[in-house]
Amino acid sequence: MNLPKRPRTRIQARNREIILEAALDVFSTQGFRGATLDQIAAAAGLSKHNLLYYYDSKETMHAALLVRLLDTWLAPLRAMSPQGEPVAEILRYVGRKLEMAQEFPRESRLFANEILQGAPRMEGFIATELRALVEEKAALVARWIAEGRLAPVDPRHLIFSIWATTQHYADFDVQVRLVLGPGEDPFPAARRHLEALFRAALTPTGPTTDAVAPLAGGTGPG
Amino acid sequence: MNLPKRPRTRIQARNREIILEAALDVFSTQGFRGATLDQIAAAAGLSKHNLLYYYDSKETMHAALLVRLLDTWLAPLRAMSPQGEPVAEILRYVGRKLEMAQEFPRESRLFANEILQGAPRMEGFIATELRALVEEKAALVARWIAEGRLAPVDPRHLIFSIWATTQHYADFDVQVRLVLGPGEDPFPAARRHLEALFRAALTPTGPTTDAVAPLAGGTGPG
DNA sequence: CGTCTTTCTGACCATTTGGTAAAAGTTAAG
DNA sequence: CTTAACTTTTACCAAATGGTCAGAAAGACG
Repeated sequence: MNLPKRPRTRIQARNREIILEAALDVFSTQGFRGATLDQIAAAAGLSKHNLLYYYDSKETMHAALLVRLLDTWLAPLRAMSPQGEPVAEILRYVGRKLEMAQEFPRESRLFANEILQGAPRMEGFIATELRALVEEKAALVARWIAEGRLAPVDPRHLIFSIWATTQHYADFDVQVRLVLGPGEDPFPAARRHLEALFRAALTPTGPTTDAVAPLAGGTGPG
Repeated sequence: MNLPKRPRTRIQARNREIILEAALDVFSTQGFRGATLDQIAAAAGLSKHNLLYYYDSKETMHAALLVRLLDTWLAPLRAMSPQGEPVAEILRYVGRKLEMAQEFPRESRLFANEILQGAPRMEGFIATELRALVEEKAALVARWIAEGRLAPVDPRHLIFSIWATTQHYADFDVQVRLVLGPGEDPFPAARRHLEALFRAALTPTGPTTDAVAPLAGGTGPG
């Protein structure tokens, strides 16, 4: 009938892509409620009715964006591996997240908008998939700490801090640039700063210099 | 005429307050465009027409909220003083910001929404007042570092990190609670975690262990 | 009590917005 | 060239939304 679900033609694939691109622009800055089909249509260079030919509704468009987002959003955290050296592994995660903030700021803002609105369309995902992933990686961090290869930190709040600091450069990009002044690229300095910040907090030899000897016997002072 | 600007009666003061309260609820979760007068009216328990008696327009309401917000928003950063001990001073700032995230999450979200939308109503403020304040405090931090009383950090990005990590607990409250699981209050752990995080990054004795001996009267174990 | 001001409501409105239905135009296979 | 599927436009629409205006209610006050 009206809506072939899978793209069968080039035109279809192309226009769906164009529409999602435009929708991302608008949704990410206006939020779901604030965005209008007319704005998206204008951004896509198509007529409003044409959008509705490719996507049943505003909701459908938004949902399509979220699906695509979650697809890649968790990749960096998933990539945190038990194999590597703990500090390096976490710093690599920070670096990847920052790169994503730089490369996909709109996606980050789309996510932020969704959470600010109370996560009505993502509660399920967050409470299950995301939560499980955090739990898994937090356990890994906890293990590293127990082994003395990482300074003691709250694993889950460490993850929150990484999310917060890196996504800040996407979500609050305007503010960051206005505060730094025109023409200054925030990212190189951000990269150095965040690496130093988390390295300092994570390097085991630092703050509490005891009980770090790779055990084999009791941990406490005899 | 229709609009006595300054509240002259109790009813007026009271209703204006009720309306702003309700508007804060709605604007902070829906953003400016996403919010409707009907929603605000419902939240306030007044009729839409009644709102428009007290505030000329939706814009006026929003503007009133922003003014009030900025009034108190910068207080914590302003309070960072050259007098105190550097690390303690910054940690106190972190603590205050986190308290604000806990006490005034809606205000934080209102601000976040505004920035996400490209800060159309606050560019001026950010580029002038906020920027100047950050510049001032960054200079203070830089001085502390030069004096060896603080580990070397990028002062402005340090401030960004503090904003990001503390406001995260307001703006992403839903996510934080869903990830942590029901019934767990994020704030006590957040407080401990952030203090440790920034202490580690700021304490001069840490990473680069030189030129830090607490001169004149050491605080270390005697 | 009667008047004046402040507060609130009901009727109304233009515009915007998300969405339908159907016709018209386009493409591509047979 | 025909025909059938795909794409786009035209014409509508109901509901929502921000806002106006006149009048009614309710206080305040001499």
